[in-house]
Amino acid sequence: MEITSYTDYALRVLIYLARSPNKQTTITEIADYFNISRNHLVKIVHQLGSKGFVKTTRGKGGGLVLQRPPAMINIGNVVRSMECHFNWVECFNPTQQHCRLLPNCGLKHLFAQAGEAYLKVLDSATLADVLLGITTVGLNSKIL
Amino acid sequence: MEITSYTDYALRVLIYLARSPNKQTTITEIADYFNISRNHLVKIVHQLGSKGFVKTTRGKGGGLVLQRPPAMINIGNVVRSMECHFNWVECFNPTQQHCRLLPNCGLKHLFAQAGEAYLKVLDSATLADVLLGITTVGLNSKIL
DNA sequence: TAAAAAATGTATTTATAATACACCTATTAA
DNA sequence: TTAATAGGTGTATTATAAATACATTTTTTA
Ligand code: SF4
Ligand code: SF4
Repeated sequence: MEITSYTDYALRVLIYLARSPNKQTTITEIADYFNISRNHLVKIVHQLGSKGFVKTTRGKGGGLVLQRPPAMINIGNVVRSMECHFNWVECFNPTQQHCRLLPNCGLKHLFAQAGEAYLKVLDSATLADVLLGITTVGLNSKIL
Repeated sequence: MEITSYTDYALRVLIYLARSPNKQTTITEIADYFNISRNHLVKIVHQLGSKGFVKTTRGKGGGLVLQRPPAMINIGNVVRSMECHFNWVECFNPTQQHCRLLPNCGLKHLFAQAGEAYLKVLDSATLADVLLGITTVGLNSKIL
């Protein structure tokens, strides 16, 4: 039970950018800092760009900047955008509908609720909260 | 983001057994019913036995029975016993402590809370709840 | 003593995430 | 106008873990 590094790396990028405001940051700089695959990061950054979390600029002098202030970037939203699926159990996958307990399985409902509770916690925090290391979530949510 | 089939199969076994009380049920019967690997199930059942959820009996006429009534079997407890880890993100793995945001990463705390919320929902239901297809969890928790 | 059933250990297969590689496109400044 | 820099795209490969298969052993009862 673990999130993909794809999603975690995306969050690391946002944290790095938030800590380096008012400048263009390159993918290479971030990949070096975290000692992770630059090629992998290129695709993650591209998706962060297409989802509107970062603004990417090509060419000399280009790089990345956050598209919104950290307090306007919701963590749950980022995770939902980056993680490729939330099939909590097999039967959540539309292409795997052969469990004999379908369609009326109490377990499935329970896992749906558990998954919602998980995402609800992520929804309660912004990038700004995470930067401050706030453990009681939501404290920084109302800041612009 | 998906639980292993190992854990889901374990839960299916418990549901199957709860629906077939007062008799020995064989692994082969359950594997056939769900159309899943018998070899895989053997190991799952063995672990269910060693964790005290089922009683296994070898030899002719043997098989499985629930060791406790369904209302005494907590789903969260089963999932915690069967799923091999809950490393919500990389840094939860004790052997992977090389992220540069350690040890003070607000994200890590947030994921810890999300994971707790997830498991808390599973903790709120018993096998008896699941059998009844109860969506408002915990209703059947106080039944012996 | 033969059949039935679970237990154990190892090996193989499969699925997918992660990474690597090659090449393309856009931008800037010398 | 050209070289350098930066992200974009598509495909191929590698690594890892989960799932499955296989072989053999142990236990129990009819
Ligand atoms: S047992 Fe229930 S939760 Fe698991 S795959 Fe089947 S229908 Fe889904
Ligand atoms: S970014 Fe934070 S949550 Fe992610 S691996 Fe690093 S320390 Fe853990």
